[in-house]
Amino acid sequence: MPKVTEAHVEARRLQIIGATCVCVAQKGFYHTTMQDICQAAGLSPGAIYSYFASKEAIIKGLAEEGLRQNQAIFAELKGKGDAREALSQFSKIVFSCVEQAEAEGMAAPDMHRIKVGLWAEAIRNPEVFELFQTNYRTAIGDLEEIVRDGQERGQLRTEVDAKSVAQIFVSLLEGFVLQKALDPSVDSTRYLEALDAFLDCSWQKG
Amino acid sequence: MPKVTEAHVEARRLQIIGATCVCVAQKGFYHTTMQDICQAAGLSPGAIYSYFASKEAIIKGLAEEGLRQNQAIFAELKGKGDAREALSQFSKIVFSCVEQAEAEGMAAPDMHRIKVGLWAEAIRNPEVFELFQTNYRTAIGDLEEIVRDGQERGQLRTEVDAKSVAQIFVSLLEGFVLQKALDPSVDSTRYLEALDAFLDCSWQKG
DNA sequence: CAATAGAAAACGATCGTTCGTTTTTCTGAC
DNA sequence: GTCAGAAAAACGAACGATCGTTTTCTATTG
Repeated sequence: MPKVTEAHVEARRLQIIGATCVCVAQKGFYHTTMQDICQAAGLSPGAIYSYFASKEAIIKGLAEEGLRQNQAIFAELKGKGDAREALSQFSKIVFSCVEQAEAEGMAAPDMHRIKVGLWAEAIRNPEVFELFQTNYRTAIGDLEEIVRDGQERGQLRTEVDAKSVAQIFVSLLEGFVLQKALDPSVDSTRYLEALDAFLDCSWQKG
Repeated sequence: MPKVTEAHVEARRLQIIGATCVCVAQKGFYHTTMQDICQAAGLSPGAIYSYFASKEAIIKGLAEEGLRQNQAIFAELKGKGDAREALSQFSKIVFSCVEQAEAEGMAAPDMHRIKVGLWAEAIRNPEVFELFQTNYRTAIGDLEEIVRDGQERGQLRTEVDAKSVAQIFVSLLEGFVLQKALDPSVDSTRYLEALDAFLDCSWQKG
């Protein structure tokens, strides 16, 4: 088996990360053992350790993968020219993200539970912490830019400064994730519709 | 040392929980060992195990203590007769909660980090999960009641139903906690001022 | 003296990780 | 086309460390 393609390595890494996701959603990082991951991935410990240096490296890889998807969402949001349009579509993007996860065979609540677990991991693991910190800062920076544009063009209210609006934005997104994780009976569609209407009330000028 | 008062037992329990808070804020639940807790509390393993049956029992006790404080906040909020007043004071209550924690010698960011850790713990530990679930539901129920009153009295907009507004409320609160935990450089005062102004725009009728 | 809180050493279990072995796959000579 | 042979990937038993917990012993109080 000499010469393995780089694509194969990446596929294996994603396979391991995917298996870890399944375990973590059920048991959290603490209680998922390497054996759990091995079993879920259908690989032996030795195999896994040739793709990741340690359990923490897998967690970091999982975080990176999640943040990559997150950045893609914000890039899409930034692409919109019209600020008002971009912001009002915020909730729809969140929703499509959930749908996408479901389409990939991962239950949506699972995604939320994993995300909450990653937040907690970021608290202790400096590498994951930095990952999240830079991710948040760029995300808020992107949103801030959109909001400022909208304010300067007279599309959005100016009572609240752009950066704070961006932070509130993020709160509304992550708050939903948390609520859905801690209470799966929360109605996603209803929440997001309400969020949309709420944002209309808050931002549209006049 | 026979016959210890019940107050003494409760004091010891709080001492252990307090020590656990210090450790958990730094290392998360996973990586704080019983030895860490012993050292922080100045107690031996045997002593701790005569107040808590297990490490998980300590975590559950910590969660209960945190939620108790949370419920006190919402009770205070519910006490306000005027809905508009109650809601506009929302941010101030959050802020006073942070100040109170600092007054008790606990750094405010620590409180946020612990809370994030508890969210993750709730994902896996059924007892903690139920604790959070019932807490969230009653909190949202309380808020919903306040909002509905305000809407019926014509004080608040009716574009969004009361329950959804309550959920959005909670998102704004917990979203702040998360952002502060993942990025301590976030300006609490500025965020909460902005939140106040934002809520004014969103809810006040007319 | 009796009783119990607390200390401290030690235990069993388990976890992440390693490493020697086996299996698989590609290469190249015939 | 076939078949050794090499090289890498995967396996899986085993290891060392560590953690939560227990148990035994000590000190102190009424």
